[in-house]
Amino acid sequence: MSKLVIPRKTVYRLSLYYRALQRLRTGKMATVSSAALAKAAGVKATQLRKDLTYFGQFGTRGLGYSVEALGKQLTDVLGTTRLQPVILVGAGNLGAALLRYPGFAKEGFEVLAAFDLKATKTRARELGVKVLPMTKLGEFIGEHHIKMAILTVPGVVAQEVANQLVEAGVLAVLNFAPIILQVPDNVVVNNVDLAIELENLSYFIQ
Amino acid sequence: MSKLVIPRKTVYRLSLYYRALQRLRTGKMATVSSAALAKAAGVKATQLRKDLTYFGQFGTRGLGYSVEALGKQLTDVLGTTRLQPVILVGAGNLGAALLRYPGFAKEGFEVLAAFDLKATKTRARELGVKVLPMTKLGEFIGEHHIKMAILTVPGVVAQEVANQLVEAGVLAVLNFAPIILQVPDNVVVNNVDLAIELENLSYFIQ
DNA sequence: CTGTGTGAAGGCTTTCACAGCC
DNA sequence: GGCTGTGAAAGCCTTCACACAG
Repeated sequence: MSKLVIPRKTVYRLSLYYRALQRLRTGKMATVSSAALAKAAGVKATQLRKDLTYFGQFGTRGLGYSVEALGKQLTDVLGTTRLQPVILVGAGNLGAALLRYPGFAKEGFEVLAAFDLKATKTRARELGVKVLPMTKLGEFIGEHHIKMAILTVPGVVAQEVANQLVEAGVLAVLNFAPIILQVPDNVVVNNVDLAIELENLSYFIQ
Repeated sequence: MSKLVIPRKTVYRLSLYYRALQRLRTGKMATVSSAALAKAAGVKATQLRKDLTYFGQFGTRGLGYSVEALGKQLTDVLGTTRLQPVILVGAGNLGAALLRYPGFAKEGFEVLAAFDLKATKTRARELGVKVLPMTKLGEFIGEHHIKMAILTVPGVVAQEVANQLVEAGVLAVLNFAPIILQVPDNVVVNNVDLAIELENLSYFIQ
């Protein structure tokens, strides 16, 4: 039962499976084979089956998995982790875009507020979310028990802002700044570096 | 010499090292130890040293690496892969933001044009880049020998657009749509799924 | 004594092969 | 016959331990 034994990469793929399943659900299919679901999720069938056995067995041999039941199992494992309130720090180009990006809300994350040096009402109206000055950061995190933050500030101030976030109680950071944040062990950071993704891609086309 | 033997993950980290080095270069340091550079890049020192030995040995025992020389080596390996022309398809919220994002240009990628169903001159002026209708996609790719594309269209049309890209000759796609693209073996896809990154983060804070 | 280079060991994931069930 | 569940094998990376150079 303990989540702790589920490998990191497996957890990541569980999200992929859940997504793929949702698409199938709208397609009215009652059942999926590991082969079909695996293809939709971009992995090998055996990998999917092994991943699922980390937390039980709910397939029917000869038939596949019940879309309904598997979906429920996945929400049980990932489910409690969704619907988290999140804040965004740094409402520049990228930050502003992410605020307008429907993908977060669609997957159950609500961005409660954005923080920026320039916090004006006009900006708030533009972005459709509360925009507060950086001075209110700690207070807001404490009051709303925020655990997750999206960090879209320039690289040069990222570490400093991260320190503030951690001090205020944030435990997870989705970091878009192109630097490695130094944080305590109990804080998790996922880095998204778009330039590096492009660079990496280009390497593999010779 | 052959790039082919450099592991995927190593290539990815080379970009991290290069970034970290650039920061040190502005700091006027002439030399770095593997320990210092590794910390800046968020990896273990032994890992960095092993990564570097895949394409030579240019450290000085007892001293460290020459910032200058190592930087040059890294550009030699990654360098030819930079300065690639790129197009962006889907100038919605996320796409528009990426066009304004200075990170790509800073790392040597020029976005030559954006493609969207709604291609107006006003839009082009707003975004600071040529915006063309989807009907011109294939032609443009062919004429400009484009090999890389950033895909920021809605999930439901992503596969269809990807097919067009591949057919026109694109070999690498940075995909932001939350689906797994089915492409031929000679085409590389890197997926960036922001909602999954958040979901994954939240799992690890219990 | 500091810090690199590297074979060997270790650990983690993925894949295989096939037994078992519908 | 079709498809899942899973121990065993293989593969891939990371880390260790230490020889070696400045």
